[in-house]
Amino acid sequence: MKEKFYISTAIAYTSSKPHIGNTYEIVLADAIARFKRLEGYDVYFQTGTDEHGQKIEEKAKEANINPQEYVDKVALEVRQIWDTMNTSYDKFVRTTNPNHEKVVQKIFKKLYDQGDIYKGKYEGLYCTPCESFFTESQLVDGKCPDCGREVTKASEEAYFFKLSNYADRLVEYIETHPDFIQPESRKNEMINNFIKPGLQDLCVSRTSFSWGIPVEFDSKHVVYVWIDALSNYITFLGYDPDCSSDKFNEYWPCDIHLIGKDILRFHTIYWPIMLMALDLPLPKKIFGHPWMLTGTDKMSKSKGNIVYADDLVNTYGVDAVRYYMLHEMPFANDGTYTDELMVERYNSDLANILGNLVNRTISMAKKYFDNVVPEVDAIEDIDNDLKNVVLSAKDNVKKCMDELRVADAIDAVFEIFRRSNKYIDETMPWALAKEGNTARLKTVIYNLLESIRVGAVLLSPFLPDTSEEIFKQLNTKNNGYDSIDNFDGLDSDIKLNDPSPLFVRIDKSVN
RNA sequence: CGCGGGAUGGAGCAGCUUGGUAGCUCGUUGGGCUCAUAACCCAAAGGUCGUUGGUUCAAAUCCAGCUCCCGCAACCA
Repeated sequence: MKEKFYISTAIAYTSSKPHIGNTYEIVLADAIARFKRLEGYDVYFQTGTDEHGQKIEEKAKEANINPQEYVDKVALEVRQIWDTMNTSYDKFVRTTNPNHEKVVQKIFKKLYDQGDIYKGKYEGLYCTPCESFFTESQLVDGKCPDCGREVTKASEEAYFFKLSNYADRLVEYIETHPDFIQPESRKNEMINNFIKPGLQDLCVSRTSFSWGIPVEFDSKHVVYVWIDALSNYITFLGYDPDCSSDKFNEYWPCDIHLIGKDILRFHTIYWPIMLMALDLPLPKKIFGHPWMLTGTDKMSKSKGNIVYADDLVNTYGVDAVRYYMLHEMPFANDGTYTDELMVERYNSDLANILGNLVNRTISMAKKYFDNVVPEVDAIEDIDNDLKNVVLSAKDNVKKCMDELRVADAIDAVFEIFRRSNKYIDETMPWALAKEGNTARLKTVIYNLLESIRVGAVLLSPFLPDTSEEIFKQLNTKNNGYDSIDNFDGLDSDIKLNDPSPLFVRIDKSVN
């Protein structure tokens, strides 16, 4: 029986097309999910879209279509980008799904019935033209941040979630589960800033707009984002307050909620408390990843610096963009995207180190052995270091991935390719050919081909297409995780396919 | 005194928990090689590790002050 592994991304808000910062998250999740599958886990990978709320209602109005049509359009765009990025999600969920809506209503009712949710008044600063509430800290110069006009104190009837009931239990859980909030620096931020000063009750319904899930027993209210959006992680698995599905029981609790650092608070405070109130186990890990910026700025429409993943894919290809996202993002600090760096990474890592290695190796196999994988015939001491590097890569990659250090994991894979290039210089196959040392030449070429095969196996979670293309050129199907424990996974006498460049170098002057 | 993170050769980062020759990738310079996508391999130059002070035989690493940058600051997806 395979061990299960449930990973989720945050659901994307369907107010507009996601940029590369949003896209980074799904790619990161995909790399983790693919690696876990490679390791043999029964992986369930869920992503999707958050489709309710005032902003969407407004956007739809602007576009002169109804909200459902609007979110249908954006959800499709989101899904297309996810697919363009070659992400292997198992389920794409949408919060306008009728069953989700029904279960959210049940959850809301249950929490109300057991006294966790109560009816009260929401007080805040209200901008009448914008029809929205703001907090003190959101105001710009004491005025509405959207339109710059005066705001007035106002209140509306609303339902509240009594978070304070669960604060002690939450702190205890966080303290006794050091891996729960990652990176760890965020943990203190949450405890010191929010929990310790005392949790305010959370407003969980709205009456100021209608594009949301109606509160079953009080129809002028709609369920506000938290209970609606967060519960996607359980509703689509088949959670039901009355009778949950087998699938839910099998996969919950989630192993990793992958989210942006901006919504860490919702996932480390509100969500666990909701689950406690529902008497469900808490997720094992919440990882708040850093942001991908363009240049030094946060991406925003007003700055005009938004970059979309699908545009980059058109220019550089999907695996190059995946490589950039996965390799250039630090573990805890924000990363940046620039075209210059993209081209540099593409040329030096993908084209030179990896692509050229595969190309020169297979070219030699073609030239010297007519494309046939030679047999190992004459081992020398110098081969051992290559083998050690290649065989230890698996453990190194696993170690990095267990800590979610994806960039380091990729480096660990590339160690294989770097070492292999060096091995070519050390052994000088062309010299062996010239002096007629066929036995040794066979061994050297075999070692190189096998090193590349091992590298391709470990590369598959990160650059799936490239990995597949390497296997195609090697003409082997032996690509399992177990196949790289020994240095003999490539059968001799296989007829290789002709070499063809994996990544064609980009002329820097173009950019 | 709101909370937290960061400041390391030209660029981007690691090292700091458990003090002890400052490491990696890119770039630069010189050399080697010619199987390969002007790719590959080797070597060198380049850092008083933000600043001041303290602890110590010894500090990038521990402690205190200061400067600059950044995130969060509660209902904003």
